[in-house]
Amino acid sequence: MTNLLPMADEPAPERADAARNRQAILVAALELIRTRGVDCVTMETVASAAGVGKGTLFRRFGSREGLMAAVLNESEAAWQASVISGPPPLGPGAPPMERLLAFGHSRMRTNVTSGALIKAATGDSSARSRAAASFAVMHVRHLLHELRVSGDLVLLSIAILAPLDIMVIEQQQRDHISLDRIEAGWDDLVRRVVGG
Amino acid sequence: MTNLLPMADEPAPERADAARNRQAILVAALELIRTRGVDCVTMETVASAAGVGKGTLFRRFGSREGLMAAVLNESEAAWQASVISGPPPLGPGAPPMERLLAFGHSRMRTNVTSGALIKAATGDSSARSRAAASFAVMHVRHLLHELRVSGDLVLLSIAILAPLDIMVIEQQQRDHISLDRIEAGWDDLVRRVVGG
DNA sequence: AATGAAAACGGACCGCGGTCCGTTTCGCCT
DNA sequence: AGGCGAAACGGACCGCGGTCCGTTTTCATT
Repeated sequence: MTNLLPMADEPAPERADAARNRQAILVAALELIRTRGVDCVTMETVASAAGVGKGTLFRRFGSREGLMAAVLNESEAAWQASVISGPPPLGPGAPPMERLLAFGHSRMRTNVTSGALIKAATGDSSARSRAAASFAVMHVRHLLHELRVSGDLVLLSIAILAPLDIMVIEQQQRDHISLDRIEAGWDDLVRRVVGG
Repeated sequence: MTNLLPMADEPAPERADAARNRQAILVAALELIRTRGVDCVTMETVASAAGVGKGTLFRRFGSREGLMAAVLNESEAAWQASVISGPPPLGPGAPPMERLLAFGHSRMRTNVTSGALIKAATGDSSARSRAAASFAVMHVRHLLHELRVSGDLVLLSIAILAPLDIMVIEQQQRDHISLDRIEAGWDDLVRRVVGG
């Protein structure tokens, strides 16, 4: 007999070799990205560096985009943790407005810093962008609520977050707009949206 | 003797065969896109449909993205014309606020309609997105100025335009948010930014 | 320990975007 | 006209993302 407690639907009883390979792939990918830069890392390179076949990469991660998303996830999770339970003003404990501004600044700088990886992980319908965006919207919506903002908070959150997108930021940088100015502009936007 | 009036730096004295081929390519590409959909149009297909070699495509347009941008440009130019000199409320003649709202609605619907082509034409550092975005920012900035909005108008324009981006819109549609709701949310955003 | 089926593996294979370079065409100038 | 340098052409070629399917590994059961 198996499975004394057939708990709900456990997503995936992953086989041992699969787990081992997955870890090896992620480690190899991270290292290669660090040394060569995202754009110079090919799936075949990662595969041979991890000591697996190319097919395995695609089996586990679906696409190059998926692999990059998995790599990105590790740092992203840490960032989300610091938003949820880190020190103020990013984490809880500061007034909502300060938290909101800190959140935007942090998100913006993070986007710039790991822009290449984020772009490599963000495609047309990437599962990654759904999850990441969802978290950000959730958080901003919550802060707007605490600030007693009224209206369609989900849409306002999306509107507030949109200018922080890497593509948008990079476009502005190409036009010689400094990060500080972008940041100040975003603060202004937020104050207008929140009102008062 | 040539060139009696050596006007500034004319960009490119294009050769006759080059012009002919360029036209043939654009026509063929447009037709193929219409019938098969953007994603099923390969460079080789376009080349043979236009009766030229693949190398010619890349010579004239630099990349697939560039070709798509050129195709998109034709409709985009028409749209820009209707903004600049078409009937109100999109064109001149209506009060600035009405024009601004009409502009956003029109841009949003256009983005949704030709989303696939826009995405195919918009890459990491596409010349296209620079030009198109530049026009939009210019126009919104102008309207904000007429509305007596104070602040960093360029950044405010960018912030207002960001939520209209196809990627953002499609993300919301995936989350089952209707276009009407998105539109209403955007109107709300604009009113908050403009103030009063 | 033996066994058998499900799951994972891996590398040959494909299609497409993009490059390269020898060949062809154009159009200016005598 | 016809010759000449520059520009455009075109298709063979390359690298990479992604797929496919025959082979190997794992692990639950006996």
